[in-house]
Amino acid sequence: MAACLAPMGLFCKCKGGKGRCHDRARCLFLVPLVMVPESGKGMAGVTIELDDIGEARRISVMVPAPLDGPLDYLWAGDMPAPAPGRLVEVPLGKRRVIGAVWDGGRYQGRQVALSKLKPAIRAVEAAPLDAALMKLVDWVAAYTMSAPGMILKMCLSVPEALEGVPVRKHLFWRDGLAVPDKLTPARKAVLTLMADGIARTPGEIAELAGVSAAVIKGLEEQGALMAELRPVDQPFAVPIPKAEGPVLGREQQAAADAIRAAVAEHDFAPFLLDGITGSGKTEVYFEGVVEALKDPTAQILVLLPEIALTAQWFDRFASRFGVEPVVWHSDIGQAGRRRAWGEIAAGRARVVVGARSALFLPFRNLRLIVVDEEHDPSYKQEEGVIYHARDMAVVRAKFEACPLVLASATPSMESRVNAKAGRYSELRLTERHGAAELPAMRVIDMRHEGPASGEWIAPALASAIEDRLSRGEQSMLFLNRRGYAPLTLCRTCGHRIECPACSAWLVEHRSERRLVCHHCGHSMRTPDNCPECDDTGSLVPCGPGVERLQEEVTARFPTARLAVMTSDTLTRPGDMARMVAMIESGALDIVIGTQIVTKGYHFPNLTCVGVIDADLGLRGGDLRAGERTWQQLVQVAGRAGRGDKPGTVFLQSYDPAHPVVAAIATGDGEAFMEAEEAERSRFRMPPFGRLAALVISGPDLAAVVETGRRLARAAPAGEGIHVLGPAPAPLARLRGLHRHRMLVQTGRDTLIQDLVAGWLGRVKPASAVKIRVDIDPYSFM
DNA sequence: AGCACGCCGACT
DNA sequence: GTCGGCGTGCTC
Repeated sequence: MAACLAPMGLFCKCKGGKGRCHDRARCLFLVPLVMVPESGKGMAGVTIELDDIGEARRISVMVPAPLDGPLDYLWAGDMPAPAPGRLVEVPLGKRRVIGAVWDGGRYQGRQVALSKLKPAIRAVEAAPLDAALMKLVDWVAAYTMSAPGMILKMCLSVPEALEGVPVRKHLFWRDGLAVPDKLTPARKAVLTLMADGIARTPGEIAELAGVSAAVIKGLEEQGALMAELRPVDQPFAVPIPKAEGPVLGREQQAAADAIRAAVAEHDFAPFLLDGITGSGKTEVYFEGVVEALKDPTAQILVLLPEIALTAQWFDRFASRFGVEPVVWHSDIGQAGRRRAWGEIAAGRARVVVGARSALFLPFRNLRLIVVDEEHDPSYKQEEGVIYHARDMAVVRAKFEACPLVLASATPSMESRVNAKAGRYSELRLTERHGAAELPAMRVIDMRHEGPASGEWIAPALASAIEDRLSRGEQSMLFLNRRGYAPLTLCRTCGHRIECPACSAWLVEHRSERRLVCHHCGHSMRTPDNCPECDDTGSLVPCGPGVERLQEEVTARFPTARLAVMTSDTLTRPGDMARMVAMIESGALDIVIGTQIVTKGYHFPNLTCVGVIDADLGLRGGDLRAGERTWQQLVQVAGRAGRGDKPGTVFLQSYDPAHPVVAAIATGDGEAFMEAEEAERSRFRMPPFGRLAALVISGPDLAAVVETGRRLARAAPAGEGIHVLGPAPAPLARLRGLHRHRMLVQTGRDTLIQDLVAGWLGRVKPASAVKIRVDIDPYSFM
């Protein structure tokens, strides 16, 4: 890499080399010198000092709390002071926490006198964090303007894993052990069972032999069974690539070769794997995994959006590598987390596939990172620490000196611009796999060929579904709206039923007879009378949700076998897999789904896709609305015609001339993104400029507005700096908090973090008002 | 983030 | 008179 690198495609102009980069906060070229903007708290400094007061030594410890930097503790006694990265337990206020020994840095600038330090409690057995991960923590904290302790917390998300290796007593029998003096029937049953020599826990023995715990205890005490402590967590099976990989097409082979070569190089090398849906991107990056696995200690991380972590993906992995990958996501359970974390930290877990939080796992020897569906907006974490996992993955790959593959059928603008500028190597796949052809596109102009009022399926789409039913093929209807109707309106007084805590309509969920807020979860029984005017029978549902669509499909096609797939209908683990299996086996004719169905599935007999409201994502002022809608529509369209039968995609639109809809219809995504890029460039929007949002929130509207005024008065000014707002956020009230937003836009060469830090330093928020910073925000006002 | 302290309303 | 609400401040 000859240029310096920053996330979001924001590269500074320095070429690295001997010159000092002016963009110290982001320039990864100066890796060892990564500095926190402004005050220079960073990696410099000495961690452990021998002091003249006895044997006590000072150590800096980063604790999982929102503090600016590490705190100092005493390390007393004979044990050598723990090295940076080592996990230690320390007192923090009234509690005890586990933190990591850190390199230097002073919390709030000054050093606390040695005599005032509290002693650390102990070193924790678990594997230490390595230098690359510590650098990542500092870097992400500086970039996102959040406390490094909170980033560290994401790395240490498994308290159970930090308490050393959990063990459990196992008992076994072998030749030569004592024979019990009284061979009762119960004892005989146990010894018969245990004659195979397999070690079992006392509980298992009791269960299998049908005896009580007392019998087993007795045998152990007599020396008839041997006890042994075994780790609770067993290592994961090692993936072994099949000798014969899949047959790759010419383009696939070239892409795979490039990735393999980079993996063998052991250096940072970012790739954009840009392949149309069905072109076999997964097989291509699997070849990179195969290459990396040649090193018996190498680890590989594959990031997927949460909803793309599917049985279908695991099956593909298993058929290439013989075993399931190690999985990491929000609900793998406590035991699963402990086992995965421990095995990853020990360097034994080889291939890990996970959602965005997997980025902060303590790998020992990371040799390849893949970010699949890199355009997916769910990589942006919007709560707590606000970060974009794709961008931070680029940073981690740089620190780990390993290749990175960003894969997508619809690359994000950031990655596209980076590839164009040569900062990423672009690998393109333009051919669909096997016999599959791209589906035909048909736009239905809802203004002229729409359905009757109260219906949502246009005649042209309805007859296409009818046709598929008669041919025994499948149809899918896509509507990204859960529930029955997004709005309930009183015909008498015009009242719209809103959430009491958010500025949002309550969505009717008819099957539950409730109105639900999709933002905070508030719900109420669907009232019979209008809550405002108390008129009876005057409430009417407005607009469609998937439940209402289901009603219409049932009425039109009463014999069709129908299923609705949303996060409401697929709640238990395995529900999704069962549903996918039903579609694959042909047990369903029509599937209605939200975005949950758009990810990566492959249904050969699905030949008709209907997008009920193609313009849905375009409403509301969002910088990336066009790009995102385009991506989503391409993904949905990609579900059709993946077998040898051609598919057709119907787009119902009220605005067929809209560039997004037109781009999908003509298949000219390139022209659309080109126009979008020109637009962003013209207005200096990311990735051609930098953007930060301030979210001002509090329970009292007047205090929020007042804080906004203060911010506006103290706003930074200068060449190329634009400040917008304050203005009510898109959801002006959320969970009872009023929210206003401000936006700063700067050129690419401005240190926007420093600018914002200085700005916040000049403003004191009103009582109970919080100001949160969102660097690289997704929603535009 | 937790956790305690502190200052104003309704209770055994 | 206390119990307890959550606003504010601190953590080596």
